[in-house]
Amino acid sequence: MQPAYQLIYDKLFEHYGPQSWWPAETPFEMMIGSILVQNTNWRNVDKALIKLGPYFEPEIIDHFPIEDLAQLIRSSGFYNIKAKRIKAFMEWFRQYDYDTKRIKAINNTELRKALINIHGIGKETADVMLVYAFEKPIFVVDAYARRIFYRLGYNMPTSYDGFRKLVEKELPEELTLYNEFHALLVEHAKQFCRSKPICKECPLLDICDQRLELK
DNA sequence: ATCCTGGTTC
DNA sequence: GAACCAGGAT
Repeated sequence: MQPAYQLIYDKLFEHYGPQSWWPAETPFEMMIGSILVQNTNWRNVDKALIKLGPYFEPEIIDHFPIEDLAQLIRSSGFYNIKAKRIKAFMEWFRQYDYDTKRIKAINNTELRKALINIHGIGKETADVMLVYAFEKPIFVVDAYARRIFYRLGYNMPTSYDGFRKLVEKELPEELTLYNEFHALLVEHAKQFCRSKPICKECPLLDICDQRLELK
């Protein structure tokens, strides 16, 4: 029998097509974006990224005054903490001469630990970086994945890693699959599975518990 | 004009 | 369990 998670993926992929994430020019931009997008939507992050544009070099960001950095990223919300988080990340990134290739050589589990160890980077942000900057196959657990799986009727673990491992257990270790899966879940949460869901014409309706509650 | 959404730290 | 914030929805 076909694993349920694979089925969800297939249906989402069929409906939305390939997402080809992350929307960033470089791994560095991707990683900064992942810190900025904590607790906000991409709109707000994009504005911040545009303001950062003229200074978007690791060396410059690393040595930028933190107050000025905070002002530039204001639109992303929580700008004071996020400025600190970016600084903490830069300190770590500097140790590798801002060279993503060098970091990529670190094995999966060690790198995940190292990222989580950076102040301001938790499991979700670490995993997003692992998938989209370092090309490691990992399932990203976020508020959208939790909401969608919950509504579908799955009894998922509350813990981050419990949730993640349960999904990973049934899926092949393919980067593209995990890259697309997270992107597809985000897209689906925005288009149909919002806080106030639009169930009519939902591509997952036939496998969703919610359909039973529709009039 | 108030309410809601969204990760991590302390 | 509170604190950190802007921007969109209601």
